[in-house]
Amino acid sequence: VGMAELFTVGEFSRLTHLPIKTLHHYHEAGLLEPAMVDPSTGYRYYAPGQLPTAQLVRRLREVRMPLADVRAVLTAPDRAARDEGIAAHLEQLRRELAGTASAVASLQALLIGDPSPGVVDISHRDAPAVACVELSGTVDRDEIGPWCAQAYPRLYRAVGQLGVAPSAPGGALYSSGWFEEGGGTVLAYVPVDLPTSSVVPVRATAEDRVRVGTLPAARLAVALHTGDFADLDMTYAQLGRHVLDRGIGAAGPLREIYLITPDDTTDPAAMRTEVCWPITGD
Amino acid sequence: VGMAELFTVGEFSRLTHLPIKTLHHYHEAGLLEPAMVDPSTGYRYYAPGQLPTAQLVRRLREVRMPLADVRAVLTAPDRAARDEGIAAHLEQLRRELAGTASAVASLQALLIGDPSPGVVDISHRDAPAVACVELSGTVDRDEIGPWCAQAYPRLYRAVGQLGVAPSAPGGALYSSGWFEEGGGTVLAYVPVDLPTSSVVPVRATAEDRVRVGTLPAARLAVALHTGDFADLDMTYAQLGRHVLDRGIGAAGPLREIYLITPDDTTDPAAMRTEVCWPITGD
DNA sequence: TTGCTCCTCACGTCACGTGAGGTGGC
DNA sequence: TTGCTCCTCACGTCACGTGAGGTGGC
Repeated sequence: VGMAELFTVGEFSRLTHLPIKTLHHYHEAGLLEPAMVDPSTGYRYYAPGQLPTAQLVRRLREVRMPLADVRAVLTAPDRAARDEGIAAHLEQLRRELAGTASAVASLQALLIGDPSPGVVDISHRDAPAVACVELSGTVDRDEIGPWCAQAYPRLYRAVGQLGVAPSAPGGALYSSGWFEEGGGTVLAYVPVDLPTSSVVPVRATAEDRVRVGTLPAARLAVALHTGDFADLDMTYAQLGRHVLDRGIGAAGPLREIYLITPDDTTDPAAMRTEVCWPITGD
Repeated sequence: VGMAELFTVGEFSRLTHLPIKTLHHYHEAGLLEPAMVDPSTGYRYYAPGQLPTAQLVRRLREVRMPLADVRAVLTAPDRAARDEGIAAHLEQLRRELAGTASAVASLQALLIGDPSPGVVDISHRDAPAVACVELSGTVDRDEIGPWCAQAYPRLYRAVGQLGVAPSAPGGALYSSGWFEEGGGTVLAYVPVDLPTSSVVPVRATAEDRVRVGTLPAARLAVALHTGDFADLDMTYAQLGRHVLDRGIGAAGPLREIYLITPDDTTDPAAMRTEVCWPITGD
């Protein structure tokens, strides 16, 4: 079992195109441990059989998979589990790239100066309490897209199972503090036509379970946002200024109502979202 | 000048969708400083006029522009300079996404198990010293693509100006240590037909200047790589094993020769690169 | 002896995020 | 007085990168 069978870090680095410092890091992180470490010198030696693993790690890192996930892939019990972990990450990457694409579009619109950045009409209205199916979760800012993508299908399926029809477009409540802290609790809901008497009592704050509940009444300042979600901040800025200038802001969650979503159209410009800011009772 | 004109961090956060902690960070980094800071409480207050700036910053960060570059955009002397900074970043982003796309393809090929990962033919040959135009630089691993993209056009232009023709395909020398340290000095070259006597003496190691020089002779083990650059490590692994197994490795830079490049074909599978490992004189 | 490759620490970087402990106005 | 929003500091995170100081075999 001569040294000819093993590679030094420098050799392994040239063979895999992974920098030595990165190999050190992967060793320390338990991701890619040398086949042998000389106990007296501390020299790392890698086996030829580790080359495919190193190549896989390099490719997974190139698509920005976190080290913890890479480790999970490497220690997957079987090939199916491994491929599933990779597929899940590629799906997330796909969404990330879609997000980048719309951010680029948004940036270019901001620069080219979308003729007039569109002054938004703002109206006030009283939203009554309404029965709904709802789903709440603790969600980070950058995971809100995927979270909604799984939440609304579940909600609409639940509506179907209740044997009723949605009574209005779906929406979501963003806990006050959601934007300030870059995430927090979100409540996605779909209003349904149920007499209030038949409403099942709200089961505490069970996360990740669809439940029947009552959307609280609120007085709201409402702006209609036209276009991609990436530009929602433009509408929030106008709506928020309107409310703050008049000193009519009230406590409570911000609310969005999804009138025309990516499920309804492939053209971002056709999307419509109502943005609602809680205000005092006038 | 009442408070009605200014926003607290919390308000500004909701208006811009930038988390408070991020606003703190941008303040500290001098990127987006509050219009006013209450000297007694330390409270930050933002002016309505800062909303467009904040929106721009948010969009630039969404496309992963480094904070230093964002700062440069914000302090650009005029609109042209600003737009140029943004355009440069978008171009870099485009290349990054292209890289990700080819990394995904490479990963999938690795998994689906590209029937046989192609055993590569390896030959030995003596490469004689040859006159060339050359350009050296200190380049990081992840900047090698863009660096080459500007290097070779300059080299071929220089060849034209010398009134000669390239005598062989262009290539590059990667200083020993380049892969081990994740970057270092690279020398891109294009061989030319000049009698050795007419060769202008090499002007030291002037970086970033095209110069006439002599490519050193070397004995090389050579493997022909077929396909995308993203898969070069597969060929390096086979070539390196061949050399290390036989104990014939010699000191000196690794060499790549670009036979068919993205400039010659749009099909990655048609690309051809010779990978050369220095070996002893047999 | 000189170079070369390897080693270990400790600290730096980038862009924030977390959390403790405390203040100030309604 | 209770909540709420705001503050500062110090430290954590992620995936390495930098650099000092030192070892070991040809």
